[in-house]
Amino acid sequence: MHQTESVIDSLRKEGFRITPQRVAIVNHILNTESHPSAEELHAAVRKKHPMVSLATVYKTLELLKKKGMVRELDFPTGARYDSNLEKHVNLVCVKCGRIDDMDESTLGDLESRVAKKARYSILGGRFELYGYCSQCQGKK
Amino acid sequence: MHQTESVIDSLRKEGFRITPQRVAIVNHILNTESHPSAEELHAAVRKKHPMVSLATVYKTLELLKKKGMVRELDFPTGARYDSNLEKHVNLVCVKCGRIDDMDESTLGDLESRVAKKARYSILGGRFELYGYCSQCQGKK
DNA sequence: ATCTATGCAAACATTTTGCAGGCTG
DNA sequence: CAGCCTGCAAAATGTTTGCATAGAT
Repeated sequence: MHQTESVIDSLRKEGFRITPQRVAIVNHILNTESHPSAEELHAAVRKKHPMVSLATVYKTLELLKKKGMVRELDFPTGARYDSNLEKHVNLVCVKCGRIDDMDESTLGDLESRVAKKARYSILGGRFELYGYCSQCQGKK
Repeated sequence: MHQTESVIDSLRKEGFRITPQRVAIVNHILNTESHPSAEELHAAVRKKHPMVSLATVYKTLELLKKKGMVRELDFPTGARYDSNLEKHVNLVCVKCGRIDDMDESTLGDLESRVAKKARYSILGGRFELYGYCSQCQGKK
């Protein structure tokens, strides 16, 4: 709830203007478990702040991405946005569409092993597994 | 070079028609190390077969995806296609854009650990790491 | 001869951009 | 009050679809 404050503060410190739109968007993306698309985020933000355009949502997401405050996940159905900045594994249910997270420890030392083997210096990663979640198993 | 034959054969056996376009597209995607976009694939195929439309490339890719012969990777810049069907890790160089593969063994038992923990039945996955490849390090 | 696959163009969906006016700092 | 930010609409991508015809079986 108040991590919104700290994100807003750091934007302010960098000289970006703090508008009601930005506050609303930041607040929503930080406080949702789901991984909303731009449209979904727009719709959600509009419930409280009808005066937010989709273009502004995109522009704000772009800003937050550059600042490393949200990450973009590209799916065949379009981009989704995620504020969980720690490395994690996304579990995507192909039946109901829910996306679950698992924390970083799940990955073990994968990153360092790969970096060494391939001689890459790693900046970030994306890990997804597709399947049926516990509730959707059996009802294919 | 002749895995093209076996893919074509299995399409033939399933009753799909074998057109020069399909052969050309299958041949290209199986015999490239790169992970081409639909446009790139179209351009490449056209060099030998000028009579191939982009729509046909998309339709053929759709067919091959359904048959499990290629996989689609969705990047912010658009979809890319990959014929390496074994599970593997994609290494994306953020500087020069090259995409390298690492084989499945890199993943260890990640999948089974996750499946157990989250009670998902896993169908497939996607693993990517972003960073600087060995040639691009230092020249940021 | 049959019926699928192709090619074209139009339709679509998503994301980006240009610009005039409004609001933050 | 200077200039960044917004909202609108138009534009730019990337992908899909409908339909008439060519072509594989």
